[in-house]
Formats: sequence, structure tokens, C-alpha cells
Amino acid sequence: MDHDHPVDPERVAAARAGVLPSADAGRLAGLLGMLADPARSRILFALSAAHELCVGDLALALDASEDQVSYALRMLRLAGLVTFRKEGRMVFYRLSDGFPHQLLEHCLRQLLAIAVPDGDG
Amino acid sequence: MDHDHPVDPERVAAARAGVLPSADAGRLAGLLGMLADPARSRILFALSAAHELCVGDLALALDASEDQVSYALRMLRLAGLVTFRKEGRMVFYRLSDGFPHQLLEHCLRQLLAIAVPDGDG
DNA sequence: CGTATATCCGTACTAACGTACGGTTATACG
DNA sequence: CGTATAACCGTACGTTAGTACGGATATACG
Repeated sequence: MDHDHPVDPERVAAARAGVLPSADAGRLAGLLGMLADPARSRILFALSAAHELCVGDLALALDASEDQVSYALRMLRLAGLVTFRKEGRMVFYRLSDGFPHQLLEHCLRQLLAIAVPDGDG
Repeated sequence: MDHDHPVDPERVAAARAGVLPSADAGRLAGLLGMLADPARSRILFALSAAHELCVGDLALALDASEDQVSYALRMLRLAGLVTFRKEGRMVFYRLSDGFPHQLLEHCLRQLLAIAVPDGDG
């Protein structure tokens, strides 16, 4: 194996101290991956703005197919990011209780600002 | 098509106002997808802590294969998130100039806190 | 009780992603 | 000039994730 010993041991130590453990990085990646889908992030923004929406209205607001919205909601539900309430034959979704509205809106909009204008970065 | 007219027009309007345009959501998803990889996010944390590292030291610090680090760096480079400098036969990487260190560290660690303890969320 | 609507579920398909491997360039050292 | 090292590139492979479709469940309405 090449590179047996560090070139700059101090900085390697600093990096080791600042880096996330693999397990944490994996969990973080899972959450980020959940956010890294246009339909899902748009749903979160929509729910943040409207507080509560049924699936059909959500599809209308996003101009997306109900199938796509339904699948996205299924994922968000499994991830624990949204909850729902049934009323008659409709299902109303909202963000989960502990959901960090401001953090997410703030961070995602900031990240959007640094995303390259075209291409997927 | 079912659900021709909104159940709650006001909330649909609110959602429409607060939701990201599809194009923006796509760009955001691209960036989040770039962050949604354990190797890449750990590299960003490591570079944030050590300021600059060569590929071999990075692999040592992360306890990862150089192949994995090399591929992750390639992606981060293409995304414009890191830059490099050559010195002899080594290549030293650092975060790009406009990189929002605090924002990222802050947000990612916050997000890690809300990520479920086990499973990938 | 029967039909229509709102939503969910399960499956098959396609595409994108990360990994592993072999080969290549460029620098250092003798 | 030849060998060894640091890092890169291109390709093939397996896995995963999102989409689309058909059918299922449950509620409303007559």
C-alpha cells in the first residue's frame, strides 16, 4: 500500500478530530439523500408554507402527478419527516413535530444560493 | 384526472408561494446529492478542520481507500466545492474559496442531530 | 348495496450512483 | 536512464433509487 506514513501528521490529526465518524456520516448521508430529491424538498417547502395539505392539493400546488407526490410522501413518512391525519377519504399531511422549519428553510435556501446556476453541481 | 379543483384554495396558494420552482429544486437536489455521501461529507469536514491535505493523508485521516478518496475528490472537484494545488508529485486539496464553512458545518451537524439514531432515515 | 373518488400499495422497468480494477501520467531518486 | 511513488483516468460491475402502471382499500353519496 502506498503512503504508509502521513506527510503532515499534525494536519492529519486535526482532520481526524474534525471529521465525522463513519456511522454518523452514513446517517447524515441518509437524511441528505432524503432531501436530495426535487419532489420531496418541494413538498417540505409547501408544507412549511401551508401548514397542512391533502395529497391532491399538494399535487396541484407542485404541479406534479399524484403518483409522484404519493411516492414522495411515502418516503418522507418512512423517514419520519411528515405526519398525516385522515379526514373522511382524504389524508392531510404536515411536517413532523420536531421538524426544524427555520433550519431547513434557511439552510436549503442558502445552499441553493451556492448551487451552480446550471448543471446539477 | 381526479381532484380537479383544490380542497383548500387558500392553502394551495400559500404552498405555491412558498415552494421552490422546479428548476431551483433540481439544482438544490444536485447539491444535496453531492453532500449525501459519507466519503464526500467526511472529506469536506476533514478539509474544513485541516485546511489543506494531500490525497494520501486524506485517505489516512478518513481511514478510507485512496481509490475511494480519489473518486470522491473528483466529484467534489467537478461540483466546484474543492480546489487543489500541485506540489511535486503530491496534490493538496482544500475547500473552494466561496465555500460556506460555518453554514455547512452548522447545518450538517444540526441535520445529523435530527437524523434517526439507526437505519438510514 | 353499488358506484365513484382519494389515496395507498406492490411490482417491473430504467437510470443513476458508488466501487473495484487495470492502466496511465508525472515526479523523485539513484 | 530506469525504477518507484502519488495521483489520476476510464471501464465494467453490482446496487440502489425514482418512475409508471395496475390493482387494492376505504370512504362518501345516492
